[in-house]
Amino acid sequence: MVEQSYSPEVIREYEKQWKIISRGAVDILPEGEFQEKLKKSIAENKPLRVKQGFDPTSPDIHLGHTVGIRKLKQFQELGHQVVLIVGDYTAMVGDPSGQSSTRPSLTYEDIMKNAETYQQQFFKILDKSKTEICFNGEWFKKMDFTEIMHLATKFTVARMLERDDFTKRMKAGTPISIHELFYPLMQGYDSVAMKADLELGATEQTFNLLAGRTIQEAYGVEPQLVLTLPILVGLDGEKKMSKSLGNYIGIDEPAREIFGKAMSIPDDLIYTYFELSTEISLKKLEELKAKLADSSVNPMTLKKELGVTLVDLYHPEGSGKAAQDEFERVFSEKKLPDEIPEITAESLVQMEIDPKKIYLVHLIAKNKMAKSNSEARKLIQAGGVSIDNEKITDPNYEFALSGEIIVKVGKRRYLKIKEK
RNA sequence: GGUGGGGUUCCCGAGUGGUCAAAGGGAACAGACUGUAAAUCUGUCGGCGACGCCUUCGAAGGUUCAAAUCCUUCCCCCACCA
Repeated sequence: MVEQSYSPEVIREYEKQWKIISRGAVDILPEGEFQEKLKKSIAENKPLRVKQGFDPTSPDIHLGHTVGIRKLKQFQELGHQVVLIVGDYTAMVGDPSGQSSTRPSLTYEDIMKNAETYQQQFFKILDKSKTEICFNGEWFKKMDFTEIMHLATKFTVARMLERDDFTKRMKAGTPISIHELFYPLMQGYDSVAMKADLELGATEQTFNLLAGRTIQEAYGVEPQLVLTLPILVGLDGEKKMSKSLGNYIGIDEPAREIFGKAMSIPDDLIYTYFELSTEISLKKLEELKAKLADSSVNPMTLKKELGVTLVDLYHPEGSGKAAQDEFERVFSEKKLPDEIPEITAESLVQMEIDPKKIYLVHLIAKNKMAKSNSEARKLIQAGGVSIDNEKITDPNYEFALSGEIIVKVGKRRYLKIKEK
């Protein structure tokens, strides 16, 4: 590639953009090409088309997804064109990336339902008016078999099997379905259809992203650049954040959930979460790093800051502080939360519970504070249940309702019962 | 297509006629400790108003007083060979 010379303004703007774009990025491939393209885009005032695809395989967007979405937002703020692909068709195939077994397939109906909520949630972060969004079913729906076979000629089995996840699965003897081999081809074809200049993805996506380049070239389109981002580790501090593992923070969750979950992460994730899932400045990140390193500040304090920051990103101003207050009241001071689900004697009757003779096991199970009567019984025996702060350990406990009582199950399930 | 090995409770994985609701580990949940962190220790971990009863070991049948374990058929997976 011929190095062009650019005006100082362009160079300055480029440097500014580069700093923002490369924050948190793992790889930018090929780097030289990227820098050149970015400069050119600035000089010619032609925004880059930045693409990322999301398969609506679960109903919620969580912090893990936001790592990419935030990066997209940065591009958007720098004036580039963000292109979102909702992978309705790719979702049916199931991305084999990072998988140790074939994903269960979802019905198209489920997928579309998820896609709906995805779209809403995307725009909690991105500017809708500046975002191009499309479903890849738009083009895949129309493909006939010859076209699909034609697409399949563009890639070899050997290259496909090079990838780590497949190699591992081959070795482990877990099955790989033919359709899974199509996933990278489909994702690559999305890039052809969208004429993407750049595609974002998590590091586990590297293969798919690079496959996109191959496919684009095969279709006579200029190959895209690739920017990879770290995989966000989940609340357990070990596995990647995912809905199915239950170690996630959903961006649609109530403030107190977001805050509480943030508080439950292991300490060494604090920095990562700030870096990848918030908007705090690079300078603040540096300060944070220093504080964590010299242990001058209790990590708990920083974690609370994280909680507040996260809540404020997805809820109205001030919600973060409120969530923190609530948290401190309930957990640090062991007082009652300010919102407790409430039922009355009347609703007890509807549940077929006699208010004059409440069988605690039923009360707990019927109010979904435990999965079954057995579980309720076990919780009681384990000392996890209290009424008005008094621990109840008799699994056959019965009582008559008088006035107002508060039942607590485990650490965080509360129920208030009133006579009327 | 042939041969051999498998499918066990959320996951991994023991169990080859009764002592099996099924070892062990992991996950999860609860308790203690704490910062709802980590680590650790303890308990629970199919359902049921419950020292008993009911349902579960790929599916359906069968043998037996008794089956996760034996037989038959079917479904699925893996390895090697072709």
